[in-house]
Amino acid sequence: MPSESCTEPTLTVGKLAERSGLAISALHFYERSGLIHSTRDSGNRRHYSRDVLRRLAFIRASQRVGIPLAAIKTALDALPKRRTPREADWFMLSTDWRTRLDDQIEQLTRLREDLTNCIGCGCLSFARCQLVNPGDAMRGEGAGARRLEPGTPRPEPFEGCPLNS
Amino acid sequence: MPSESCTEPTLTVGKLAERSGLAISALHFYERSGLIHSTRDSGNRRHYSRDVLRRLAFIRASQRVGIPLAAIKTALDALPKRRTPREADWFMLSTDWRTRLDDQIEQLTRLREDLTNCIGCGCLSFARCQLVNPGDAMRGEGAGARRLEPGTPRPEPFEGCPLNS
DNA sequence: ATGGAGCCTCAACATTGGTTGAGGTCAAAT
DNA sequence: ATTTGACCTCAACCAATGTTGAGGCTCCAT
Repeated sequence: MPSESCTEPTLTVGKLAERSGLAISALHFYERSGLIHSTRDSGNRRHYSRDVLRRLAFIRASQRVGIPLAAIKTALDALPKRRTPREADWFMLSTDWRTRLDDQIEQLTRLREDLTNCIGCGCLSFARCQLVNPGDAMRGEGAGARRLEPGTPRPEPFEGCPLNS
Repeated sequence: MPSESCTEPTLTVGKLAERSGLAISALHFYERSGLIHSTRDSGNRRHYSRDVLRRLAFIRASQRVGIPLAAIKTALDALPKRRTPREADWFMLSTDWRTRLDDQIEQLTRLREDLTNCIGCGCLSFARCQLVNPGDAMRGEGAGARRLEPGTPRPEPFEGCPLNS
């Protein structure tokens, strides 16, 4: 610890790595990326306050949900800067994230159904398949899957299926 | 089409891009990576047989489930080479994938619970939280998330919880 | 026979999320 | 006093998944 009097105890980068399970290089990287912050002691060593552990937990959790670091940073930037974030602050973030999770679970569930109906049944067609078509939040109107001809009547079930032609 | 007599009609790369919704550059890339194959005509142009559409569908679907191309290639390599894959062939692959999907959905669901219990309750600790601990099958050993060390003793429950210290 | 569309190759670049290594500093322990 | 371990910076690199651009064919229609 830095030799100061009545301060919150801090963690060196090595300790933080140990406690968080992250590599030191990752911590450096997060700091470079503005996801966490440190103070330096007289010897230029980093010191982290304990709430960084919670930030890291949040970062890891978010990554597991597939959120890119840039978005995580944006979320973290919304935390109060002048005081240590409280339970309520984290709660707000996590609520937001849970919404994402809900969406993602729903997507995957639909995907699973489609997989059963679509690949499973042997009719994996670009024309009808959710699996294969950018469901919703995918690429803009432009590049999506095309239907066969503009004005072609909707393919009958199984019409146009590679299996059946 | 290449001026051959009684052959299956083929798709040029442009057509395939149009039908699949993928960029030509991506198709080239997939071919370089061994995920799809083409024949060349007298002018060195690529021609794809129609079942490539299905391969692409499978590739896209798999990617949406988060499977890396290398793994997709491995799966596709298991398809019979001497004949056009049949429904049963695709069925086997899709069954495998559905298992992955099941796992993934379960993970996310657990994650959501944890998010409620763990971040939400204000006790986001490295020691106990599924969210924060590398549950199981995360990214390959390579550049991804690191787990502590093989054999590092787990931190004590509640010890080190930012809230409690 | 000429223009343009469509295609070819190959190399370089982009992005995300980090890791690795070289070369140097600092403080505590022997 | 020296050694050791932890730490510092900076630049280079890695892997996955493509995209972009330069430079050059080839085929079809006019």
